[in-house]
Amino acid sequence: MSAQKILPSIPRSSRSVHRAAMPYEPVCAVFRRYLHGQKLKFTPERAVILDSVLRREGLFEPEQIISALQQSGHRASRATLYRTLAHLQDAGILRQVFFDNKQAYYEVITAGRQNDYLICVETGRVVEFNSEKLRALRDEVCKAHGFEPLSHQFHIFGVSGEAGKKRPK
Amino acid sequence: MSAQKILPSIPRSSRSVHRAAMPYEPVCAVFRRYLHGQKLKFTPERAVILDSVLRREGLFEPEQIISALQQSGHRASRATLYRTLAHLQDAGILRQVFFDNKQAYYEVITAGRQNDYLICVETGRVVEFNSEKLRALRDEVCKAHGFEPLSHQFHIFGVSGEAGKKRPK
DNA sequence: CTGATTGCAAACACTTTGCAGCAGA
DNA sequence: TCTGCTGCAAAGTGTTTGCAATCAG
Repeated sequence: MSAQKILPSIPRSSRSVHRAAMPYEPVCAVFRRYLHGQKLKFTPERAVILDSVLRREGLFEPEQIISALQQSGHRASRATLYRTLAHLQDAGILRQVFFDNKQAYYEVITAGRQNDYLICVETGRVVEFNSEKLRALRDEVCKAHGFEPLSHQFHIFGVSGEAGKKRPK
Repeated sequence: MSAQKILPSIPRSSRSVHRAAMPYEPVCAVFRRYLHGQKLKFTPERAVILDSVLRREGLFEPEQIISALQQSGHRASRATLYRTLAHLQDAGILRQVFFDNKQAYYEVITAGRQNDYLICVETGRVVEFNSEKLRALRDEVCKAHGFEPLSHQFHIFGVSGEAGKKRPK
């Protein structure tokens, strides 16, 4: 609704500071405050979507939210879901982690979490990790190029040990 | 055509070894050899698309190839372009760098190039960089998790110096 | 009250696919 | 000759948008 699209894959949240204001505030309150600040309304649909989003572990797809809502008897249209996901990004609650050529993948922003992933191309297993060195390296590279870092994505594609052993060649 | 889709954003080329066989062989010959090995044909359309692809600098979008072909008087349908891009990936000549929710972005694989990017969220400027430290860090992380690294993506989002100065706040 | 929100369906944009005719090897 | 290839147009898919009715504040 507000953050302009400049380049692909840029998380809206990289430019948001709503969460930063009160890190330990319940997420729902953060959202209400964000909405209020934007003169938007806290509707039942938005509440239900936020609730469902917060129940996800790690990466999720929009479709997962839709089916979760259906199962719990709640309903919200796809249109509302997408509109709400955009607001949640602007509010600094969600980020888009990446896209494939079909859809977007999201995750809830958690303090201290970096979206650094090890992805096994054999099994599809995803391991999330944190690296202080990586952050340092990122800042170093930015400094060298006169950039102020906001966020990053680091995805390593490889073969996990178990999958490697099973590998044909 | 061959590489199966396991997880989003995984470059087909991460599993390809066609390029590795003869690193200094002209790319066109690599492609011909790949096609021959797969019992596929080297057609004028594929030749023209490969040529156009090799003229790109850095990232490009499929549509850029289409318009480049039109301008040079050559023609190839979108369908053929997409089919050829897939073959070029399987041949280890191209990789998909990333997607936004609309389209894919590609780049020619160059020896020694890492797809590490600094992306300015204000101006859209993209700076490509290489970091030996990053590769070392990658390998270290993989080792710690029992992974064998194949490739990676590292995208830093930030504000470039010039844009930063112009920033409203 | 009044402007924001919702659901629906249509619109979108990129990509894929079925098919009939064409053409490398 | 015999597969594989091409272009076209239609189909696909996730996401966005226009609109009239509805609702939160």
